[in-house]
Amino acid sequence: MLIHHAKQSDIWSHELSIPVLALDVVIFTIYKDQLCVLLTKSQNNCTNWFSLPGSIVSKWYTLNEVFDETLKRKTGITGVYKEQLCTFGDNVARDPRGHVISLAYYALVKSEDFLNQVDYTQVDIVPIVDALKLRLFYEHDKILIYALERLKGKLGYTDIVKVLLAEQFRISQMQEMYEIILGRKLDKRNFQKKIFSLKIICETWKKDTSTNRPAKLYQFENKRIKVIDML
Amino acid sequence: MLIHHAKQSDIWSHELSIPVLALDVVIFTIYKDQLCVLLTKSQNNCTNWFSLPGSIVSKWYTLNEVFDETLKRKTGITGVYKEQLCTFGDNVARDPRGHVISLAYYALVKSEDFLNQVDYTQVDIVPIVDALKLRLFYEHDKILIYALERLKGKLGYTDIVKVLLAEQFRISQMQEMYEIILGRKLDKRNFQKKIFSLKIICETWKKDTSTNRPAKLYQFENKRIKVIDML
DNA sequence: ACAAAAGTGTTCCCCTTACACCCATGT
DNA sequence: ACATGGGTGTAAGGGGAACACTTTTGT
Repeated sequence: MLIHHAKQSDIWSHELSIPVLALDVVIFTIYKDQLCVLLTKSQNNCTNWFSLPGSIVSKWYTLNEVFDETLKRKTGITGVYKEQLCTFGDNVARDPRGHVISLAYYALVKSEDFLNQVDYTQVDIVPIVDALKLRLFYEHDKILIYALERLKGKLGYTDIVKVLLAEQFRISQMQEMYEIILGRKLDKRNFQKKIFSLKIICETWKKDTSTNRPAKLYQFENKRIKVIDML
Repeated sequence: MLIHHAKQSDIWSHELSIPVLALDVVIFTIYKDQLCVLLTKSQNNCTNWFSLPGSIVSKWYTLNEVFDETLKRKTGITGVYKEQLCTFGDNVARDPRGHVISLAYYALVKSEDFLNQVDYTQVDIVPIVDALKLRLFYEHDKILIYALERLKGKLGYTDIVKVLLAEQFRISQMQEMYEIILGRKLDKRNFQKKIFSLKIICETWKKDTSTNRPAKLYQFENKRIKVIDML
């Protein structure tokens, strides 16, 4: 854990006149056709309490490094799509150890990339609908709500959905991703018309024969995330 | 200055294992029909160098308190519209004194509320088009560009423009605010049609006789900032 | 009279939405 | 044969963009 780079004693020292900065991550993934988040479990007199994975930002580490380290520690992977959300610092007493300001990120990862590397004694994969009902440590409830809104918004004006799809995919799989994250059904014909008109995906001339009627496989024209009116 | 709440010696100490958090503010205002920002001047071997107004976040102060203090110090006013932008922390060496992470806000203020309270030896009011060409200290160039984009975006889906207008105003004054900030002309008829259809402003039945042909005066239905499709 | 800004409607186009049936394959 | 998901087109409505002339006042 990053916190070891710092001397614990001085981080929480009463002498120290500046607050500690923590970096907390909402790790989103699609698991069993549901939008889920990774939560850290803490045992607290026999009941589970949850919080978001996070690290203290130590001196001379960039935020990207701290993010990578946090994600790696919980999932074993790096190089995922991430976005900074915002900084929560108006509840100075939220952490009993001292004044902590929390910088929130979200990450978007494919569950198949990390599922077998997770230590399930430390981490739970929780459907977002359930996570939103939990009381989380610190102000992590707020962060979760905010992260979900941002993710939904981002789907509408960028092609980030590509980070959740395989290299090649059925158009219906792409639509499913939208439906799962947005939490509502979309019209099949209108969806296809829109996506094709954007010219962001192209046919591969291969077929996916895993369903009954074989389906065309598509791939994105390029890997870079584009800002573009999707919905 | 807030920095005095902290012991300078330990903030910049090499022993200290956490970075310092600074809060920097892009203070936007309309001045002489131009969108401007307030920049702090520093004398550096006979040439002016500029940076954004900012403060170190001291322990046990909320971000709101630090923001208020920073704004008050530069403009003498409080209680303005503000929005958090983002946190810059990937250039660990940007400040020669040590590792500083910068949390950026922007503020939107009426110039007539503070013009006579500014100490012009410390602060300049700079048109945004000029400010964008300046080389600012730290990563403040980036913050400026980002702040402007966010402000423009926000005009399109909220009624924040109300914080820049007088209690009562001509519809053309409202349009001018949009044109100044967006940096482009809008169609008069389409603008009015849109604004009236939103039912966010109402007639006051007063006239502004300061122009040639007297104009109707309007006011906003309420003071709360609304999320609403404006443009 | 002239200058300056206020006030006011219509048309066109595009994008969104709603909606239903046939097709290719596996079992 | 039947079940499953794939594939396809059209019509109606709403919102945005383009566009010019008359009115009211001050000078």
